[in-house]
Amino acid sequence: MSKKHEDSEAVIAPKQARGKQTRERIFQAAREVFAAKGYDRARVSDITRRAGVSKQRLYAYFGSKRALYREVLLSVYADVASDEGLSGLSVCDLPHLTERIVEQFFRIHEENPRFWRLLAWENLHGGRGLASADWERIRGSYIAHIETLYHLGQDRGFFRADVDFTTYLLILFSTTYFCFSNQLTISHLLGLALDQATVRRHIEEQFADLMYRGTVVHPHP
Amino acid sequence: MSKKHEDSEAVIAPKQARGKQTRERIFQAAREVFAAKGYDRARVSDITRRAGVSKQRLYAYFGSKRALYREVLLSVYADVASDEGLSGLSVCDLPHLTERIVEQFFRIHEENPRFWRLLAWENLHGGRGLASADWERIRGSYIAHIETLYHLGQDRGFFRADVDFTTYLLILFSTTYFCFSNQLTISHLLGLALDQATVRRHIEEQFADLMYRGTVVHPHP
Amino acid sequence: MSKKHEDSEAVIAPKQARGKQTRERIFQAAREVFAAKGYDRARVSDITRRAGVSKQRLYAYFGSKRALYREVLLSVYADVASDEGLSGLSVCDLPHLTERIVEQFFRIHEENPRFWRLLAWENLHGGRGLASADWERIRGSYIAHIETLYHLGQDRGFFRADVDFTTYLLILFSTTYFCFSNQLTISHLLGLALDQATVRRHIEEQFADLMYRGTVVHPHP
Amino acid sequence: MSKKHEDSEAVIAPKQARGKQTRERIFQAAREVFAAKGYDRARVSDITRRAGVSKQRLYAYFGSKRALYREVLLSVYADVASDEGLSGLSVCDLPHLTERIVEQFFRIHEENPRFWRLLAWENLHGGRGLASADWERIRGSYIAHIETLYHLGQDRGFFRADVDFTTYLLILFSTTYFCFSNQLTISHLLGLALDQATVRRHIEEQFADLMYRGTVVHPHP
DNA sequence: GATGAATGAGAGTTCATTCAT
DNA sequence: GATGAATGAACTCTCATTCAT
Repeated sequence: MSKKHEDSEAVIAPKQARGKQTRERIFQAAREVFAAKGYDRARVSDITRRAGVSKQRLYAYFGSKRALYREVLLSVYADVASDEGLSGLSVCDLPHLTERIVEQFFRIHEENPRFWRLLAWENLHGGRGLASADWERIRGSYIAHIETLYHLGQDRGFFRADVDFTTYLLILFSTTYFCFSNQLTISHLLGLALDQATVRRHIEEQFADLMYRGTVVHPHP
Repeated sequence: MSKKHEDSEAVIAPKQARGKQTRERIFQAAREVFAAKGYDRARVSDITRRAGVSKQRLYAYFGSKRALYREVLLSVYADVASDEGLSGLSVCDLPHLTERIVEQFFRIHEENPRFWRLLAWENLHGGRGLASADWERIRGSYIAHIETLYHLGQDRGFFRADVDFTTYLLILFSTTYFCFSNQLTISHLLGLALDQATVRRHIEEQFADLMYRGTVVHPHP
Repeated sequence: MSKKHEDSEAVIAPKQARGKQTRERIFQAAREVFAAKGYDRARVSDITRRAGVSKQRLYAYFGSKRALYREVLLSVYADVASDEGLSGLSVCDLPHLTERIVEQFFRIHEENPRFWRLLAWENLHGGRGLASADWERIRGSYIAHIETLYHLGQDRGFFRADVDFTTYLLILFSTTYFCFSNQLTISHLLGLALDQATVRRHIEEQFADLMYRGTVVHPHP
Repeated sequence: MSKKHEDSEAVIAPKQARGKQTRERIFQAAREVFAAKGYDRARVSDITRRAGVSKQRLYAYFGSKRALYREVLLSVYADVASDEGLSGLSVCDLPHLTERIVEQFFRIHEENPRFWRLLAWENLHGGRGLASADWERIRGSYIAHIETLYHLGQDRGFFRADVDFTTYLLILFSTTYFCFSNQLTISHLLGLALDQATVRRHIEEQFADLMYRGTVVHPHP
């Protein structure tokens, strides 16, 4: 990383069980702390204290605060990207695809409460956390799968041909994300208690329906 | 953060013309710097250097970095809340209300590029930036106005009666917001260049249309 | 220096008398500490404590430990390079030039006890302290002057034509330098108390004489 | 430096063959690393990595970084002190003694490139590296031998009676030492590439000649 | 009203050294 | 005999903030 000392102590991988445990404890603590405070406000000592180890262990196993952050980001993204609920969708789901996806997205956010936070921090900071090679690894999996289904749906007349897949996905992404990321401001502005699951369920249903039928009263406009 | 002297030197308001100018210069610099870097990465010296004044002026007029940030937040919110494009919508717009609102939301984000950042920041920090009295002042104006229009629209058959206004607005909020707040991650994941206005125009049209008609091909409604 | 923060606080020059004094105090302290301990063992806090200021002042005025070291090096070299005893030598001194130079070199080392130490540290560390532009500025002055005299001396028959100036100067450099730089080891190996001025005076005379006439008993070899 | 447990675990000598090998590998690695980087920049982990052993072995066999350094120092000195080229000089060499010694000194420095570094380091640190008992062991051998030869040379008219042996030796020491110790600064100041053997050969010849005949043209001795 | 000078607390990081196996 | 795991103290450097003029 830095070239001050040509052969400074490199990042090492733990070889014994005890070391692996320690590394994992640091990693879990980092997930919590980074999600809670973001990169800048997270203190290395916050992480090590929570993990119950000395700072040096963090540096031995991860090299730097930044590198640790990168690893945390990758892992959280990977958790989401490898979600089986999404890759499990099939042709059978085509008639209710939107409903299913919204359902899964909501579930994913609920199960990974750190996800939106890390995304938000990353966007605020200009995305310096990941290299473009990292993005390659993350992207692929489920998005391509859904895209295939969507195009199939268009062919079979389930979806309008004039709506891009990216637009479609973008709406699903944004609405579900927003319900978590902007919970606070929304509760102030609209008085909507998005932190309660039942409220979210209601929204979820209306979302899917809106996406399906649109806002206008059919069929007479 | 540090509480050495709780109120050692109260914040003062400039009384002379020169002072008002200085205060304003600091304030404008702060808007730029906070929006560009976020609270944590913004340095007090970045702001004063950009404003061309000494740090002491900042502390004299605003008290602390945090307090200055709060003032910036309020002002950006106020700019948005008092936007005339939204409060200018009328009954005539009912047939294309969704289209108009999306249009205005996109414009507001484009004209206030700091807005989403400040919102994101606020949500990540649990909304400690503003007091609830501040929220009162912000909310009021345009939301109530749109709500009235929407209900009118429902009565007149322009909108479905079974879709809550909050859900409706939530979707419009989230999609437009997301296009800015998650530009970076989206460009990596979907390869969508949301930083270009023409791309956003395309999305905007499809959004409005989707909201209007829904995703499905309606052979028989 | 580092590009982490595009506009991090740059090195500033003190503008008021008080600031100039502080900068000077830090600088003098740095001369002492660097000479005594070398770059690596010198602690920034050693320097600031000795100067009676906070660390931040050092960074405000010099930017980094390394930059301060560089400035110290340059100043000590410059002190020596601008020595008037050497540049004051003239054609009149030609008959006893060697004697004069040795005399001046000894005096310079005595008056600048930090000189050899900094030279030694610098050589041990591979000379990373100065950029080649710095060396340009140091070299010029007195060496060129002596060289001119030497060549004049060769023309007029005071010096042998077959001895290079560089060799000549090298011997004068090395012998005088060594008496200071290796005082300690020499006192152990040869039992010579080179820390005493009278001992050095004796050596000095014999040096000049040796250089003048050589080691052999003339004229019969 | 740290004195937690004054002698918690005494230095041990390896008893098995494998242990001796390990100790030797550490020692050789230490010679390289200390010579290349100096005491301060040398990292214990540099040494153990190069030796291919764990740090604990180093501490078991040598006690501390400092103690290991001392042992390295002693060994390099011993190598030089026991040099056979010098103790092999005899009465036959008297007519060209200076030439021979200079030759040997240059060779010794070339064969022991760490020597000057260790000397320099020792002098800079006020000789805390070695105890006076250590010095006893080092000095003896070759210096006394050369001294005898020199005095014999004076008696037989090969050397001037008015030049002390210490002065004589000092010049030979210093010039040869300097060519290595100050290579870097000299190359910058005089543009002399002392790192090249051919350049050193040229200097060597002129040195010996200068010592022999002196600098002046002797029209009338 | 305005500035330059100054600082204390704390940031990330490194290193010689010891412990447990 | 040998290793990987672990640490505490110290390092260079930064930042929001206050003092003196």
